[in-house]
Amino acid sequence: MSLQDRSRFEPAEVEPRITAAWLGSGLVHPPAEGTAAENFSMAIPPPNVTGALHMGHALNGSIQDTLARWHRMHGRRTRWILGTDHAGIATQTQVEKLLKSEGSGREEIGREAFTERVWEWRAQYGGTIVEQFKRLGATCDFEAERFTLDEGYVEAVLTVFVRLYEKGLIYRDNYMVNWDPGSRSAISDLEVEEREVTDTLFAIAYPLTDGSGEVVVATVRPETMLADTAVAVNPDDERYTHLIGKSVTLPLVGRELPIIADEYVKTDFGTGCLKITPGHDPNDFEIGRRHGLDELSVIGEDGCMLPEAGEAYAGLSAADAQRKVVEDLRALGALRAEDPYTHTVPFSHRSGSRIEPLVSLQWFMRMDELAAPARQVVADGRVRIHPESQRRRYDEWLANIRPWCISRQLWWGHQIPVWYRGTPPTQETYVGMTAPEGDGWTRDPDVLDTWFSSALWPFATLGWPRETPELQAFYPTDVMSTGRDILFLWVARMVMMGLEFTGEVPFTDVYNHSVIQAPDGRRMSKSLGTGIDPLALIDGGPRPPVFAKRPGDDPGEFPAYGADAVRFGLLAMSSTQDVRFNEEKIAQGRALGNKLFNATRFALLKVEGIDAAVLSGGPGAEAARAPEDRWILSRLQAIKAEAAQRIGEFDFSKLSLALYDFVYGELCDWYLELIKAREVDADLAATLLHVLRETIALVHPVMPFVTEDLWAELPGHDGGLLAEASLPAADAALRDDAAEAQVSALIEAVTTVRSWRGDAGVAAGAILDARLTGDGYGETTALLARLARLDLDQPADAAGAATIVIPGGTVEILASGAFDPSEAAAKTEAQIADLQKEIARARGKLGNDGFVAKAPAAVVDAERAKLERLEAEVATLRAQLPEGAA
RNA sequence: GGGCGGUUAGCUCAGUUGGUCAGAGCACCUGCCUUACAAGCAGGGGGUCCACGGUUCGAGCCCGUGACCGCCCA
Repeated sequence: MSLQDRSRFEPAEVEPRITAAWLGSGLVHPPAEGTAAENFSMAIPPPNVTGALHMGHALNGSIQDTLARWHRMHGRRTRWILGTDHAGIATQTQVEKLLKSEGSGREEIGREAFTERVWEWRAQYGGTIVEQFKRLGATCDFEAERFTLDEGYVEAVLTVFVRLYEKGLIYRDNYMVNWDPGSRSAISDLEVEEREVTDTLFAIAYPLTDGSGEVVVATVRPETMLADTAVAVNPDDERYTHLIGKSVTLPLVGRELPIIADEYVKTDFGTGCLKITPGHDPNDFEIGRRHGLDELSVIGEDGCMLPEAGEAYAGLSAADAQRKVVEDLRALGALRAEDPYTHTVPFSHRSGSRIEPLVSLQWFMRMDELAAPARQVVADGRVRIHPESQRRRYDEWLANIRPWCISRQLWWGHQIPVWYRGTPPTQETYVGMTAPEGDGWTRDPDVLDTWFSSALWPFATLGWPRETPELQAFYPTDVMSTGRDILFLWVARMVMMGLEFTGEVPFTDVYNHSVIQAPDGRRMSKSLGTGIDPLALIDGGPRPPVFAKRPGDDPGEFPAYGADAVRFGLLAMSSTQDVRFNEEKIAQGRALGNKLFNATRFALLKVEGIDAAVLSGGPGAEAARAPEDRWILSRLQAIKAEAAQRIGEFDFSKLSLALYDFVYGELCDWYLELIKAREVDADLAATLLHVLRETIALVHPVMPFVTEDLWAELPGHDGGLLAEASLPAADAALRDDAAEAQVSALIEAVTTVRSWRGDAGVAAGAILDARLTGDGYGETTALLARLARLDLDQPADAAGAATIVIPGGTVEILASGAFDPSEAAAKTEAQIADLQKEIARARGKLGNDGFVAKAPAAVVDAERAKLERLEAEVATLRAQLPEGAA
């Protein structure tokens, strides 16, 4: 349909066609040529293969695509590396659920069949999010999608494991891990969520072995006492110093426990005596290692008590064991108090189960050696973190880094490349890329933490460890854009691995984008009902309940805003680290798209009949430019420069709002209105089309669909895609301060007269007889007359009835029935009152000796000039009022 | 407990190095189908810039203390 047959931009009609054009053009998959320094590349934080597009993806996708398109349009070969993450636990959980619904389970079908099923599941559902990115207009490299378990990637992961093992950084050890009884696996610290829980704090008396008394310890987990191996007090706690080195007898068990001193113990918590259970508490574990204590285990991986807990408790769940221990202690008379106690407790982010800290045999990776260079590259600026305030978080995390437990008791993932033969005392271990020769070898059943493989993302996706052309052309990448929550989880580990294995930083800029909260300020989450589906914004759909004005009200439906509007809105919203979702910003984006659409319609109507070659040859001849032409060309350079600056600063909010302000506040509200009555010659037409073309190109990275659609309608269009076009940088030669001043004054004059008309009761369409006095309006008088609806062609001696002060002069309105003199006088009086206030303020300042003496001379002079101007203005306004007024 | 961000108009947010910075969008009121756009145009009302104290000739902005909201870490 032709542009002129439509009066609004309809995204749903246009988006599929344009998406197909982009993806069919090959622009997302540039050849692997040139150097990484010349090219622009960026790896997507690989979305979870089980995932669906949420607000965070939509925002980050908008950011990355804006960057990709911007750099592509500025002549850089641009590759936005796409792929998904195999997401060990999340995916395995999905498939286990599926099996359960079929009355089966992973144990029943065995590892091989299970893995098979996960691959099938992935083939069926794993592409969802990638397809959804297309809806956003994202120009990721859909032609070279990667997966963290595909063949080349496995090679990279195994290579890294083997090399780190050989270097001694990867080792196997008994260590305290976050055991998730729900998924029956160790999970990382970062997959643990702290929740506030009210438990009971039990006070238990432990008698001193020598019979000289007792100590009372406080605990929320009395059942773990069965694994106690010490009691600790603070060395500075005078109440207990005399006990250090003595021992207590553990009730119910009878074991003798030493009383030790450790700084960790807080003197003001509970009784100041702490029972130490190295096998079941992470802090106690650390204390235990410091003091060489035994690490006893009484709770197993299934969350039930082990035989080591004693006959009375073995086999009970931890909760049942707790009840029985408390009962038995009470019977013994050892229970001194039970009080409700609210504290934070770790839960698995994966399964929701309460974490059971356990000591278990796991694979670990020593991080301190890798952390030091990763800190260094940020410290010396080789990797820049935006906003800079996040640098400290990064550094502190790395400074306090601890060994990373990299093994997971799962079936879905990179199986650890370690084989064993024989039994422990004489067990042989083989570590290598492939199974060892000989019989009797068994492979370690565990898989690697998913983040182990994701940490290699920026280079493993480009073919590492092979020296591929892709690696040559696109590594190191330029930008990593992520949410703050994975600055450690991911970004820091990528930096470490990148430096270790490629010798280079994996990217030069890390951008931490905003977190968009629900409209009520809570976190956006599916389970809270506060999540917003980006596709519901694009296509229209029910609003989540959180949008209801009052609970229970019908929140209605989102209109189909289209992808451009969603992109614009999300970018515009994301100003600080946490922002509330703001539907108005999406609507603002839709309005902007529609505005551009109609501005283009208008421009094309104006230039009808002008030769296409003229219209695509840049602005009209300099000599033929009217002030408003020089003004808009100058303003266009300003917005181009600002956009480049904002991109460089990663300030996408200011970028998008600045584009809005230019299109609305300068191009459409003023330039198009200013030229409306002009006869269109070749020069004007060329200038108009030039400005329009560059504006469309400038907005393209943020709003690709509408701009691509309009681009194809511009005269002289050669059939090429805007996405592949180039946008020249701002041209300083087109900046024109004089024209800017001239047109600013005109705009202010028009606005002032319009405001006066409103207050003086002038009918909207009425043309007022008026006389213009003032400097600088020579070329713009006719424009002022037209836009302010004045007839300025009046005899010089006609009597003025009202005076409007405009920059550099006045507009005198002649007497007529078109305005109400009393309303006009009231307006004038109100103006005078306002001016008097400002005059008083200026006089106050200038009357202050301190100000005159200490403020810079320029500021004082400006204040004097302002005062003079205000006084002159008041005098002018007063002159028109009846005697005695104001 | 530590770190970070926030508190400015009814709502969501801008306000660079302290001096025409009190702004925008939406909402609201008034008037307009003015030869692109009613998802539009023109105009208008509306704010003790969280509180207190300090620095300064001058503070929304700098410093201190406190309150509240959110996120992260322990």
